[in-house]
Parts: sequence; structure tokens; C-alpha cells
Amino acid sequence: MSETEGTTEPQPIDFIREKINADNASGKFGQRVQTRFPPEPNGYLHIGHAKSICLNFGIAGDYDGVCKLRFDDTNPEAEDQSFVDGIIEDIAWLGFEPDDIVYASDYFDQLYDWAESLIERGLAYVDDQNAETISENRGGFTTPGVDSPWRDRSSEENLALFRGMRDGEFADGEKVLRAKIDMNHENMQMRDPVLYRIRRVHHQRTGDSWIIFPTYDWAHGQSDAIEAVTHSICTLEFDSHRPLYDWCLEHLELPHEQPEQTEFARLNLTHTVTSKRKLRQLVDDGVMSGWDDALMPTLRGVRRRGYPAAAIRAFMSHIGVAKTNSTHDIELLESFIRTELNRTALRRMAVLRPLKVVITNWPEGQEDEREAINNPEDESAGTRMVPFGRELWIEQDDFKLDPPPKYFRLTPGREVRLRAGYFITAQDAVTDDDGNVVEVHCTYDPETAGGQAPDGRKVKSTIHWVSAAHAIDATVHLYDRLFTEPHPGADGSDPMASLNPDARETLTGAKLEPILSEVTPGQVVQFERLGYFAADLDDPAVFHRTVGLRDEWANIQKRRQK
RNA sequence: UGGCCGGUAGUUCAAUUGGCAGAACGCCUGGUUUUGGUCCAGGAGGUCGCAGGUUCGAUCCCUGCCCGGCCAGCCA
Repeated sequence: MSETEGTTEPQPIDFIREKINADNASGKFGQRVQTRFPPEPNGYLHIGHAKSICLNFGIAGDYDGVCKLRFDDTNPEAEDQSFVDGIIEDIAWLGFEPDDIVYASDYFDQLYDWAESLIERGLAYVDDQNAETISENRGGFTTPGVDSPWRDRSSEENLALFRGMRDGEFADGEKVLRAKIDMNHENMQMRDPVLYRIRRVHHQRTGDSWIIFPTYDWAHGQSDAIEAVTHSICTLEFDSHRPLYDWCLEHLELPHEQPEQTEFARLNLTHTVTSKRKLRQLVDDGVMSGWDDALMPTLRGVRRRGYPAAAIRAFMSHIGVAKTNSTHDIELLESFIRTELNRTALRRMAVLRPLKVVITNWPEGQEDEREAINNPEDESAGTRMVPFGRELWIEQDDFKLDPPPKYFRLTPGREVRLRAGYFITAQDAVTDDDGNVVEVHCTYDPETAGGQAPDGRKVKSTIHWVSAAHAIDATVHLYDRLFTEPHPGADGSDPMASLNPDARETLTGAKLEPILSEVTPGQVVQFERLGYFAADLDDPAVFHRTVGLRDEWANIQKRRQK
């Protein structure tokens, strides 16, 4: 098990690690710590899974233990090899290396044998009732269940029937194997849960050799036990399954100490959804271009978006682990993204909404190169040369004919600094018939090369720019919240109703400084003053805004509106 | 409706066996700054879900209540 370095902070110990410490102190598992990450390969991993991954692999790392990746492939209906491959890739990207990659289907023989042993001891029976009847007879929260008429078959008969199920003597759904526990149990999970069902569906690993498949409850704890897992960590909704988890294991001869299930609260984030089912719907409905759309909260999506794996790990470590149902502000995640990227991202200049600036006292045809710092947070990142000329692109927002209060940028008669360039003063502006500014005429002060005035005069603002003669064109995607509601569907409404129609804004005329032609796919750079942008994985002339910079000016404007 | 799990700043989490309620993010103010970024300093923000009880003393223990989540798939 290995974990790459990331930004971490001192972390108060969580209740799970406390429990492990207690187990180590009592010698319950002989100081051994083993966890597992057990996804079903029926979709790609999302940011919620990252919490579980960080927890399980993180604990194994902390305690010098073991953590395997186990695919819970007990239901071939929605499962697929492409998801297996994708999940393996995503975990590696997040920065974790499983000690082994295993499959619940590896244990089908053992699981089957254990089921027979249960039957032999009168602890399981074959039920001929159909799904609907079983459901009806399970009873309700306040009403007892009704025993199946087949509940008291002899062991011999059950054994023959179960083998018949395995050997194809019955149709899908005709019979199931059930544990014989208590149809009047206050916990619904204990009312004779189904252990095996017949499904003539091709399985991506076992092919057609099995037509009966164990349910989650018959597979999960046993898989843990076979692998020698000590701490089986899962999300809160499995809480009511724990008595069944224990029941199964207590009635079997286990090769190791009996593992212990502990539940924690899954991760929810505002303005998005972390549910495979809903994410699949977004893909199937064509709202998203795929599971790897930069707007998707999937690991593949946030990777395209430019979220660094180290930042995700730091976030998970920060939010901790508890049993409180919680929804974190997406802004908190974004602050971790910024912290990481501020340290690591190269600074570049790019103009998203270009406005032409002509330096009227700069000689026609003369070119210059300015030296710019690549990352003020990291001296070793060095400097680069940026071409400069008579005609430049600046951001439309950086010039106002009629400036609002506290506006520090370019406006007629005011002097500002071009980053790494010169001081310029706006003289006049050309407007079109509608009064929109289409070109600004400025003069520059040759004494201010590099951005400092020899006479010590100050300037209130520094703006970014790109030489028009050297600019390269790019397409830039800007992103907003996926859902307008902080908690989509929380009031019982359809979550899709609050999908943000303006979540993606695509700008096709962006102008980049020439060195940006050298970015590698997926590389994240800071466009100075604008935010962090990731070069697309497939087309590096396309950029995705990972996250914006904190924007004091936006706050000032917001306050003024109130 | 029964059972289980939760409820501490706006949000998420802490508080060493009952002893002056803390942190991060966000927000506000000031300083630094060739990014209105970063960084630094400071500030506002809490009836510890509610009501009783035990105690010198309760966020913590007890009782009752309220609110939220999960559970009645041959999904996981």
C-alpha cells in the first residue's frame, strides 16, 4: 500500500481509528489491520467514493496494514468490465495502490459450499414463493412477517433443491435460498433474507458457469472473512445489515478472526449529486457528454476538470469521519483545490473576452520580449519570455469608459501596469454604433520596462495582456454549479428540475500567450487573475476552468448591489 | 406506524474518563504584494435540538419530547 504525498494537516483522530486503537490495545486482531474498498462495477467512481477510498487505504497506510480493492460483482445485470478497468484507473489516479485486486466472484465456490453447510444444519431453506409473495409476507415495521409454507422442508430436500437451482433445473425467479432466522424480527433484514437467486445472465468473469448468484448479504461478510479483513468499513445505510453480517459469520467456520463492520456517513456535497443512479441518468439523457464530462462529480470528471488528486486527499482528511449525516459546501472542496494549485500551477496570461489595445507611441512593427515569473510561490519554476507589441488584447472587464466606484483598472486618463510589461495610460476609446468599446488607445512610458517606475510612482492596478500578433486562439469552458439548488431534490422534488442550464459557458475566442501551445494534456495552469485552467485530456487547445481565484472585486460589486 | 443511527458557530468537525465551548472554510477589517490572487495580523459569528432531573458544577450522566437520516429488492 502506498500513498503519494499531498498537502495534509494535523488531524484529530476519528472514531474508527479510535476503535482500531482499542482493538490493537486489546489484541482483538493480534495488532493486525486490514481494510478493503469494495465497489460494485456497475458505474464509475464519484467524489463520494473518494472519501471511502481515502479512509480505507488511509487506515491501512497509518497502521502498516493491508487494503485490497475488491469488486463486489455478485449481480451481473448492470456490471461490466469497462467499469472494472475504469475503477482501477481512477483509484491509481487518486494516488492509492491496492495490495491486491480481488473479486467476490473469486469466492463463488466457497460461498456455495458454505450455503450447503447452512442447509445441512437447518439454517437455510429453498423457498418456492415468488418475489412478490416474499415481499408481502415479510410484514411491515409494526406487523410480523408470515412464515413461508416451504420453511420447514427437510435438509435433504433443501439440499437437493439447492443443487437443482445450481444445475439449471429451475427457471429464473422460480426459487431462492433463504436464511432461516426469524420472520418476526424487529430488524427487517433478519426476516429470512434471500441468500441466492437464479439469474441466467452472462457474468463478466465467471461467464455462464454460474446461474445462481449470492446476494450482497451472503457475499460481503464472507468475502471479508476469506481475505482476513479486520475492519469492514461501510456507509451508514448498511447499519441495519450489521446483525445479518454477524449472523452469517457466526454460523460459519472462518479461516481468520471474525471481521467487524463499522459504518460512517457518506460524503454529500452542495450543488451536485453523489449517486451512481442519478449520474447515470445525466449520462443516459445526454445532459452530460459522458461519465468524464468536466461537469460530472465523477473522479474521471474532476480529473478532466483539473482537480489535483492531492487536493482531494487533503479535503477528505480535513472533513474527517463521523456518523453525522452531512453535506459539505462545494466551496470548501474548491478552497482545497485552490490551495494545492496555488502552490503548483504555472502562471500564464490569457484573455478570455478580448478587447484590442493599441499603444499609440509604440513604433509600428517593433517587437519586444518581457520576462515573466512562472510561479511566485515557487522560485524554481523560473521565468519565461512573453512577446510584446503595439497591439495587445486585454480583458473587456479591465476597461471602463464610465468606471463604477472603487474600480482600479483602466479608464480614460488613468495609468495601470501591464503585468511584467510597462505602465500604460488610456487616452481614448473607439466605440461602435451601439456605444460598445471596441478598441482602446493608450500610451506607454518607456521608463517603466519591467513594470516599475524609476520615479517611484505607484499604480493601483496590474492587468494581464496578450500580444495580438503572437496570440494563439483557444476554446475555454467556464463552469458554474451543476445544480442551482444546494441540495437537489431534498424537498422531495425531482433533483433534475434544478439542473443549472448555465452550468457551462463556452468561449471560443480566447487569446493565449504563445507558450501555452506547449501545455500537456491535463496540465493545469493559472491564467493570471482569472483562475486555474486545465488543458483538455484529448484536445489541449481546449481549456476547462478548474476553479476561479478568490475575487474581492466580485465581492465589492455584490455588496454594492445590496 | 416499529427499530436503528444522528442533532455543538453559516457549513463541517473538535473538546484527554462532568470543570472558562475551539479549529478549518466562508464572511468582515487592516497590513504586505507587479495577480482585487497568495501571505500576515485582527474581528464578527454559539440558549451545545427542547424540557425536566442528578450534581458544588452538565455539551457530557438519567428521563421524556422534538427534528433529520436509514430499514419492509431475488440492488449494493
